[in-house]
Amino acid sequence: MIEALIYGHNPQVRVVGLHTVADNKMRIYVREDNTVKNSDINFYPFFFLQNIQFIENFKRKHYKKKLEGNNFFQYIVAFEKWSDMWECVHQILDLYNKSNPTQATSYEDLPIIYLIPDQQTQFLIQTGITHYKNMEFEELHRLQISLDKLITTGKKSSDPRRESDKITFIALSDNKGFETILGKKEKSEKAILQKLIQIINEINPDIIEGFDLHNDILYYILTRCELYDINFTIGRDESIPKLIENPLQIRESLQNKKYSIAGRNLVDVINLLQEYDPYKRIFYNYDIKTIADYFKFEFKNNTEYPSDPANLCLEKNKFVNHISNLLLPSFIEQAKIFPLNLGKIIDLSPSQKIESLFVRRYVNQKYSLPTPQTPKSISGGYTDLFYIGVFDNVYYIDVESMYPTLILLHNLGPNSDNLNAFIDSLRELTKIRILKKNEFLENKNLKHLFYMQEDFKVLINTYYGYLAYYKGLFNDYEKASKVSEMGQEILKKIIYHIQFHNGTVIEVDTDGVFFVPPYKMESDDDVDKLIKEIKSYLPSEVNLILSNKYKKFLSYKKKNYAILRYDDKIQIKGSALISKNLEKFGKILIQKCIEYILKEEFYDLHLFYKNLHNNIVNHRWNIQDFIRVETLKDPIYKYFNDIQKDQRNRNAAYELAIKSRKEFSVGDKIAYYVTGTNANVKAYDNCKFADEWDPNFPDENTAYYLKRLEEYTNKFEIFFTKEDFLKIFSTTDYKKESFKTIRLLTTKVGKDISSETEEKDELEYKIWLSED
DNA sequence: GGACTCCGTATACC
DNA sequence: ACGGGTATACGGAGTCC
Repeated sequence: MIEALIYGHNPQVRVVGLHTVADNKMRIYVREDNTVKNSDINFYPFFFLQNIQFIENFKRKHYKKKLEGNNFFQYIVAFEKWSDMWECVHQILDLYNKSNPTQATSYEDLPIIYLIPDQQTQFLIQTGITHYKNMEFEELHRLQISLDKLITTGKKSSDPRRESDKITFIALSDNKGFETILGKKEKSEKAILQKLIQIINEINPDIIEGFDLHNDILYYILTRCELYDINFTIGRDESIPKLIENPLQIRESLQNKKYSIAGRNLVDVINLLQEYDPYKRIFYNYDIKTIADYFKFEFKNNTEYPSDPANLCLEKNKFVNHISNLLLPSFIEQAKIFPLNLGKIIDLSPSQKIESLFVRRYVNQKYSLPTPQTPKSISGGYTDLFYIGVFDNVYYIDVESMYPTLILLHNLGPNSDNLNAFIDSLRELTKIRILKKNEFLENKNLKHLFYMQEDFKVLINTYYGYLAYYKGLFNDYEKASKVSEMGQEILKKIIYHIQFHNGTVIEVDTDGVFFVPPYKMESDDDVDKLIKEIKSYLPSEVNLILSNKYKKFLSYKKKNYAILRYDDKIQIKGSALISKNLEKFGKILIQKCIEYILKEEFYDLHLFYKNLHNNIVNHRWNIQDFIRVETLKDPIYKYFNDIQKDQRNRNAAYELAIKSRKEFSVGDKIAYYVTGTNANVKAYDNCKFADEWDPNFPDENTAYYLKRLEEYTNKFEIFFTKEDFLKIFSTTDYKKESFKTIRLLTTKVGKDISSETEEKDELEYKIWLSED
């Protein structure tokens, strides 16, 4: 039962691919060592329906089933053919529009229907089949592909639509040691492409991998194939890749193409990296070198031909394989669970993934499905700041997976979930996560297990967000509020107990506390005892742990702080301190301020400031130091309309885009700087594109940038006495010795919880600290 | 011309 | 084209004195 909830109710193992063969048939490919066999399985396209009257007059063959329970969608309707299903939808649409003032234009507007628009997902939900069951990652046959292309002289990049551009080499490799470079023997681009088709079919991979696979590699190959009238038949049914009509738009870039290949799955390493959430900043531009460094991959130059493009191409494949070995196993593991193909496992949000589990169970149990509650805002986590300043010997303790723990502890699943899919699956996914985490802890060389348990952690944490997800079928705002309220109570209890023991709580956020232990309790052992003491007042399921200990902690504002670790590395958190929109000079200035303050090197800070100030005044800097880069989030016409209707302020990036009369679209980045002479100019009226700046005739607004400089340094005013602050951030020369007396200030900003809380009877404290 | 508030947008934390 | 709330920063517009 639980097994079926998590892994699906179908015993079929080792499925490595799917495609439809007819309106009601799905072909599945099953790998047995080196061979792949296929078989066809019927399926019946379906949707959920609220009221059966809507299909009373539908003529084509269909099956309807009254479902158990009292949830909103009372019926499931199934069809022989995909096309019949859509015909029925259109009939319902017409009927609905006749009796309803608000006109629906597609099934998505029909509140009385719940329909999954994707055949493979429907098939997997209905049959209970999932991919890759009983398979190890290594058993999958994965092919990597990279291109080397010719660029017409004078052009920025290669364009497959330009006839003078072309593919020069294609590197192919797989996870079983195969390696080849097409274009060495092949004399023409056409020959390369033909050979490519032949090899892919011979290898018959389950997965094709590449860096920028969809928008670059496949798009390029397909465009060139068109030129030569070649059919790029690499599907398992000898079909060509299909462009998916409505690919999920992934964050920043909106013109994403997405292909599918019959019977195989495609893995674009860029998508794997996008999913890799916490470190997104590092891969901001998906610069391949940055990523390689981060994942410790070294591009090897062929010693004979250091910059041989063919060899570089092969190296790129190795890079793809390297990233894939680290990040893909997590998604393969998830594909064993969720009724979704690999592409969807990678692209869909965690909320949509966990919902697919619930829906599968409800379909399987023939149980009525709820509809989302009307959106309502709920309370969130508790955040507070008690001190501003710099502190030594700071500990961070936090509750591991607090929200999921509370959900399980108090059974806070959705009210509508009569089959208990929410709680049951959360419990099981938690078990899987712990299992993977322990496996990793046993052998830390198995890095892929680290990423895997991180991804499962994200899935588990999603359960809370899902309760308040406005599109979640099983959302339950009341339960979501309950969870966060209980979380607040737990955090406040922790704070209370630290303060009660005269510890200094500096700042808290949701489930974690930064604090300085009480005087004379500063050893790790003592802190462990303190944690144990606090734990005795919390439910035993709530796992409060000592996460970290820091040499120094700079507290600035809520959610904004910096830490100095014991290895002397600095980490900065919070948009007020590290926002990526700042000019480069500002970013570096803030970093230096934090570094020098944490290390108490005030004279060096003074020198740094003086030097920077000087450089600005004398234009001794580069355009890169002071440009701002903004991404156009809205189409120009929308911006323009909003301005006309007074619904939005003017913005320099958009104004420049309009003034230039060039084509700009959503996702484009605009780099600009501010001109003029007055520090208070309106940026949108006084700006130029970055490439208009001429170092020989610098026309940036020095007064404006000096004002910016002042704004940045003012952030640090609160850490010093007035005199000290003015001395450090001045252009006057001072003697080094005079900085030795400077002391950092701390400011108390929040009231202790213990002083606010009235004495509670339960709070009787035993003295646990030994006398010595 | 400040000081102040309000608003929309952007970014970050957990 | 979509998990949530809590938070800060910034630019600009409007208001008051």
